[in-house]
Amino acid sequence: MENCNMHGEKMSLINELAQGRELARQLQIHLNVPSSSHGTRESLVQKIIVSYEKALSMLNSSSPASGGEQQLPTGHAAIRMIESPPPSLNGSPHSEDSDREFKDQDNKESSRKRKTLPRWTQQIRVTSGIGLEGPLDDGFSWRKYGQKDILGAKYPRGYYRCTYRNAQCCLATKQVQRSDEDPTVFEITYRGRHTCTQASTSTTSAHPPPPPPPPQNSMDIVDPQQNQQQPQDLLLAIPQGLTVVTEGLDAGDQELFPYNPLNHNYVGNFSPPFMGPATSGTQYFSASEQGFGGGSQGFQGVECEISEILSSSTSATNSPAALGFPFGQADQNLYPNFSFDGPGFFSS
DNA sequence: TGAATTTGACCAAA
DNA sequence: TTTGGTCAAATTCA
Repeated sequence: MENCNMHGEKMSLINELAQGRELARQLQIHLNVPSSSHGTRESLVQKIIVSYEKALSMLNSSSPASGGEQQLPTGHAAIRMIESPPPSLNGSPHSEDSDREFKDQDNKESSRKRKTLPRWTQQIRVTSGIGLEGPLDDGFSWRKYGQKDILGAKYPRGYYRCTYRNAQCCLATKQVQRSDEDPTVFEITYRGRHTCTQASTSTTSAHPPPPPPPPQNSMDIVDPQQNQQQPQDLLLAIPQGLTVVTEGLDAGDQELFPYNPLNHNYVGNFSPPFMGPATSGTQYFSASEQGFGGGSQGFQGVECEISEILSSSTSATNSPAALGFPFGQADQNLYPNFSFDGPGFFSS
């Protein structure tokens, strides 16, 4: 857990700074777009300020004379995270998330706090009835820790976290919810990034640690083979030949971070959501087995190094594009979290 | 018998 | 006050 803590501090700070940079870039983009509203620009400026203030306060509180705890490395155990700024400040969800998360760890007692980690959502449509036998494996081991009825939703939402959460301090979690409108569509929201090694190793040597999937992309996996199966079954049966449709995700986030340069760096050609008009974004990727397995090593390497940062920083912003995910190229890594694991989710 | 899931309760955010 | 997210005891599964 120490790792987590130290990680947390560092990450928080990095996240804030990264976010600030990101916001500045966004602002830059907006400045070049005549159509961009004043309000939007102003909002960005505000966010930038808030972001930097947070970063500064982190530095002040952790590095000071106190001597010791550097927010950075090494660890010590729990250094208390700085309190997150008042929510009112708009804080970017994103940074708050990370902070919170780590804070939770520090004060484990407060683990029940609602987290808002970086997250990205994928919508998956399962139309086929493929092998029900095996749940689609995204390369990670997930453990269901809860299920809840969501207001306004017909179906309950399932909560999963990495099996290695404790063992490796992997904070990745995901939520799976079936669409009310279209039962064949499942919305999977991932949070945090996998930091565990076992997961990737165990499942597939080929699956490297996953970078957070492209945030804001929603995907539909459609099995060519049609099918009338029950959604639940479908879930379990997500096929190997998949067609993934990505669409813009969180509207809110998108607005703010329609485009995330960071991602670009890693993913060369993922098309950012903002490229298209609002709806534009739907993209179809072919995700066959191979697809997932592929591998962009280069990307992966980089990814590994920054993944953490990205996960938190981008996620918060959710700039999904960011990690772009090269689905097409198929990199499991890139798209690791793609699974429902689960028998548990709908089964009961 | 150990691991995973279920489910009601708790708690913090909104 | 409501709602979403997490915990943890009980239960089920392998």
